Amino acid sequence: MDTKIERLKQKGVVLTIQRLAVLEFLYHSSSHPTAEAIHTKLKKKYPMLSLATVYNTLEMLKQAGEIQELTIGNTKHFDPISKSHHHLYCRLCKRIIDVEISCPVCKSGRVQGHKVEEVQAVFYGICSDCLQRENGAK
Amino acid sequence: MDTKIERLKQKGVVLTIQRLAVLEFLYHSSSHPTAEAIHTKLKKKYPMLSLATVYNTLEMLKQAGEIQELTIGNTKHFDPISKSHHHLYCRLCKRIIDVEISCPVCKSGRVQGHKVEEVQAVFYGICSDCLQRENGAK
DNA sequence: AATCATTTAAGAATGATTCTAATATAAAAA
DNA sequence: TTTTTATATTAGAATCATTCTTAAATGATT
Repeated sequence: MDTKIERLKQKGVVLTIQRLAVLEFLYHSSSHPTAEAIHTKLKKKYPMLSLATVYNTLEMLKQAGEIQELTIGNTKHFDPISKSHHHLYCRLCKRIIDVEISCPVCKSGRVQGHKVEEVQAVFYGICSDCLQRENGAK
Repeated sequence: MDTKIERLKQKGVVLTIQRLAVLEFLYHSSSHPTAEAIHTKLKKKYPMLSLATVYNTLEMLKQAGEIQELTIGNTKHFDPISKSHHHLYCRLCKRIIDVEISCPVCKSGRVQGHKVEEVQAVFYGICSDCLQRENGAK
């Protein structure tokens, strides 16, 4: 967390209360929240916080490489882990689960002569928990 | 194309003029069009065609496994190639380019105990053509 | 030909995100 | 410290893609 703040400072980013609040909330979150979800939670502590500011901050943090963005359906979700990894969306329990696989494209930043700057890989299916539940029920 | 139609028939899908038009248009397209783009083009030949029908048809074709859907930004694009592959979105020329890489998850349909039914992988970056143009300009 | 189910059209409704303009805050200069 | 300037925030309006709704049309079935 502190290193994230350090890096942002060095990039000349103004660290306002709003920005720090979003960054900290996301840092302690593991549920891949949407901008709206972040806004709803933070509003309890900062009633004046605007949804637009949350969106602006998330975009800024993404540009700075401190967070990851992933689109599920037509909604953006945010992930504090900046290290590149993939996700699985379970169509039964609706959870978004981190998936770490060895991806050559992610490592090299290249594929078939193209330069890759960002990777968004989402697997749609059924998570291991739900699979077990299904099998147990049979 | 004919085999696609055959498979759909066998699934009991009613092949209306609208559905065949969408399927055929997409089959001869290589630009990963949006629902709106498909609608705009087909309206010239079928002025009564509704955008909702295009959406419905695309959803049906996706469910039937005849086409692929991919989300770029907040817009869905459609791809006639049903065989699983990935895409690169070039932030300079804005093109969506097919990328074929050997992906173990796509092949096995499994990752870390989870069952994978669909894969949506989009690489964001700069395509080889634009890279060359950039280097040439230096 | 009559009945029933499915599909379509057109536009309204929705939901997520972005834009706008005024205000507030922070940084820089005097 | 005050003034100036630039940047960030707020609140709500606007936008855009997509989905929903309802009535009419079409296709399949009896």
